[in-house]
Amino acid sequence: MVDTQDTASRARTRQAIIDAAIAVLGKNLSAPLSEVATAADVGRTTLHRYYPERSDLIKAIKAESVLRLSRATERARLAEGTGAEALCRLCEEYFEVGDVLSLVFSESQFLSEDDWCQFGGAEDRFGAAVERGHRDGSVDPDLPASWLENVLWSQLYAAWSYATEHGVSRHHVLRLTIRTLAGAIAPRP
Amino acid sequence: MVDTQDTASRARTRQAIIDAAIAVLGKNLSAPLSEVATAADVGRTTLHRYYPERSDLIKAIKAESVLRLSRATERARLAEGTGAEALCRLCEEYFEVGDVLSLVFSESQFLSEDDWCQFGGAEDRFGAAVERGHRDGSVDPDLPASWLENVLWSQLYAAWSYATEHGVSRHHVLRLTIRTLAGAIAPRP
DNA sequence: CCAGAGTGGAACACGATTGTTCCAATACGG
DNA sequence: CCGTATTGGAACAATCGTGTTCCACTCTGG
Repeated sequence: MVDTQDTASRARTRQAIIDAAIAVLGKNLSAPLSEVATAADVGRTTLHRYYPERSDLIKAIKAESVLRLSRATERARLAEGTGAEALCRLCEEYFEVGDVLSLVFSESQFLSEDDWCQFGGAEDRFGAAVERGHRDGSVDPDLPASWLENVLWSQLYAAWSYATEHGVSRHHVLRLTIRTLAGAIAPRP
Repeated sequence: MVDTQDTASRARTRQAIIDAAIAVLGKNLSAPLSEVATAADVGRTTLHRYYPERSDLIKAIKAESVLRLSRATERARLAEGTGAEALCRLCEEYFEVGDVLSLVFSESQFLSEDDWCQFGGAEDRFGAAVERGHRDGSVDPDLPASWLENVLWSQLYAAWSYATEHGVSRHHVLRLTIRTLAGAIAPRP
């Protein structure tokens, strides 16, 4: 991207802004830019120097979010193992992207249809894993892929906020999440 | 409340404003008041006549939300049947409050700790139902009440947005939700 | 040491939202 | 039918977030 022309110093500042923006705007997408600047520990002037308009900043954190989610999807190796195992791995990996979860899930306005498509067929691979799960008996055939996608996201978001609000160990919360998800998708006995 | 002094006409207008506010602010808590007025089919002037400041309107929909949730909790009869049955009933009843779900869940700033407490021990009865479920074997003992509360809310919110966005029958979505929840809370085989 | 990169603060104009006032039009009850 | 209750619109000031400009300060590398 444009980062190519950034010196080391500018790259660090840019990253600090992006991280702060994901954290602050994840909690409230209409938070004033001054809050983002404060969180990033930079002046409002500097923020405007890197991202002239609010929409530029939004575009940037959108790109960053998609990037992190893509990498997480990659790491989950959705094509391996049973369908249920693949979904649990995906859950584990997505849990690691942290603040991005709030951004993508709670602000439903954030990622448009187009953004999701551009986020490169993760949806397809997800659907394929669910299909496989339906066939190999590890995923309840009554639950369609679109529903499970919904469940997974809400579960993740709930887990993340539970961890941050209750101040519980993330590792512990992740175990609870996997346990809950596994039970939710398993076929009826 | 103040409604005591309202004529029939004023009561109707007041209710229209509250309903519109829950719908509009549920999607975006920082939406301009003009949007609320439009949705309520009322002039902005009228809105200000009923609720002079934004904070007054917020307070009102907060009270209304707590009221609807309390009634729903009542209807769920948490003390009857197995723990799991009680939780599923609660899920069904909460699903009916609709737009309030977005308001309470997605805007985490909305209900403060104090508001929750004032919402009268629903938390306690919920905890009791979970406890009972742990003992009668209908709820996995590894899942604490606070976690299940989290799961229930996120599941409900996901279900509600799924229904409104995908344009699916609410009844169908509710069945999926109950099915998913039941699986999630059941003890491991 | 010095030039330039990088930064932060102050000040400004602009637009949007808020909250207020006043007045005319309409609906409703007695 | 008349008078009051209720409403909507227009116009206004005040506030807040945004985006811009300008200037002074602090680093850092040559």
